[in-house]
Amino acid sequence: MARKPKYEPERGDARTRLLDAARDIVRTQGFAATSVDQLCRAAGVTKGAFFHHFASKEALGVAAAQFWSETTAAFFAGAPYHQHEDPLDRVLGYVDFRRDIIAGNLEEFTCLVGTMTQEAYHSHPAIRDACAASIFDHAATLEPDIRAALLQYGLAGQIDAASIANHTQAVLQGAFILAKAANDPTVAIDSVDHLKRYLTLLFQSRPKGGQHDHDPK
Amino acid sequence: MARKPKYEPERGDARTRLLDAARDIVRTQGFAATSVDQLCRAAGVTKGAFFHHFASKEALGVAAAQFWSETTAAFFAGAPYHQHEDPLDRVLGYVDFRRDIIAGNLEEFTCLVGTMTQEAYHSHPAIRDACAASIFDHAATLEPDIRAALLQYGLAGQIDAASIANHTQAVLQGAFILAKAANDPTVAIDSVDHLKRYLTLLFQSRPKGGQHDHDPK
DNA sequence: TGATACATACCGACTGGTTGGTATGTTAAT
DNA sequence: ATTAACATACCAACCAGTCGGTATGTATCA
Repeated sequence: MARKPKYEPERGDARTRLLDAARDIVRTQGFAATSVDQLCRAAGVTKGAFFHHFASKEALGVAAAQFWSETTAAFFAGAPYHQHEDPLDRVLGYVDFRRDIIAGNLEEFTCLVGTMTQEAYHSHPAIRDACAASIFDHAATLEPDIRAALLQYGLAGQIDAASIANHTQAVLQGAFILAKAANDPTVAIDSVDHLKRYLTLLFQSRPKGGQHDHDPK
Repeated sequence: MARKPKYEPERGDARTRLLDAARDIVRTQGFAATSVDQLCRAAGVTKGAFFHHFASKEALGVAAAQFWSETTAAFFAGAPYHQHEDPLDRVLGYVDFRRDIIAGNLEEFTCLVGTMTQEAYHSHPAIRDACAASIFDHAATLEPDIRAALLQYGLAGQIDAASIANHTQAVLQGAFILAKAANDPTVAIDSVDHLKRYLTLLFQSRPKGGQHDHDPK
């Protein structure tokens, strides 16, 4: 006679379920407006489970930012823009990719850590730092391609690759804010278009194959 | 015999004091994390005064966004960049001006309505709309100069002035987020520099004095 | 093999404090 | 005398966090 297990959802996934719920709810309501009870309800677990996995609500915020870092890193690592041979094509391909995923509901394509940063930067330094790591580590993944393109176009001495990488994230974060304010993704797409035009103009302004140390073949 | 007045702060300014407090506190903590009691304490008034002037906390959020619109509109109206004769100089002067006021503490130069938008866009449509009006009305003040510059450089048919105006706001909002995450205004300044370079490149790409209908003199 | 010991995962009632909001009283200007 | 502009007292709902307890997995040793 088969014994019915008491825990319907597989035991051991309460933490992940809470982090999934946090991603969805915090993106629509914000961190402060999201209660622990609400997260537990959405995750189908109890408060006991919550505080078993997270020492405090703030600790969940930190974990949610780290969870976001991990999942988005995997998502972008598998994106197609890496396959271009030319570095500039990879950079522009990234911008195109970001443009293409701006679709559907606001809470589906906007950024969790961008939202949390605004609420936590002063009151919850631990969350802020986790959000900063998520943003700037992602920006850092763009740096090699940007640096290679700058070198190829003879701009390496004048423009900082890291600064451009950060700027792409600033444009995206700002685009999300405008989209939320207007309640319309279109304005965000427009800004990403401007970002692409900036990069295009920037690399157009110098002839291709400028001074570069490494000569291919 | 002089009677000591019971109301030390001049009677009649409780509303303004609450809006000042909201501007300062919401910018550092966010809207949801700011309680009515905290606002009353900071403003030196009681809850009775609060709910006399505002029907709800949400109503205060709307009023704070409108208050922000009014004060910033006056601030930018008096800024020096309007005095340039050339439209493009006025546009670039605006960007320089925005760059120059990024200094000091984060809560002093970042944007109230950008912060509130993220928290309110889904849960408080009234606040979201007030924030949207603040952002896009400010962007609209840049449109005439941008439009004139586009016309002067023969770009009027290809690029939308309103879209560029909105993009400047997106860059600024995103720059603020990065500055908060990094806890350092420098990254924001870097992004504004990229914005200026974008506009410079954009208007460099076409010869000055392109087709324009209105002939001076 | 199975009993003991312990760790991990989770439950749900409970608590002290805080929340937004209300009801009513008081002051002062018109 | 009326009304706007406050203050005071209060409330029900909700908040993050605690706690005693249960179910399940695992390591150890006889």
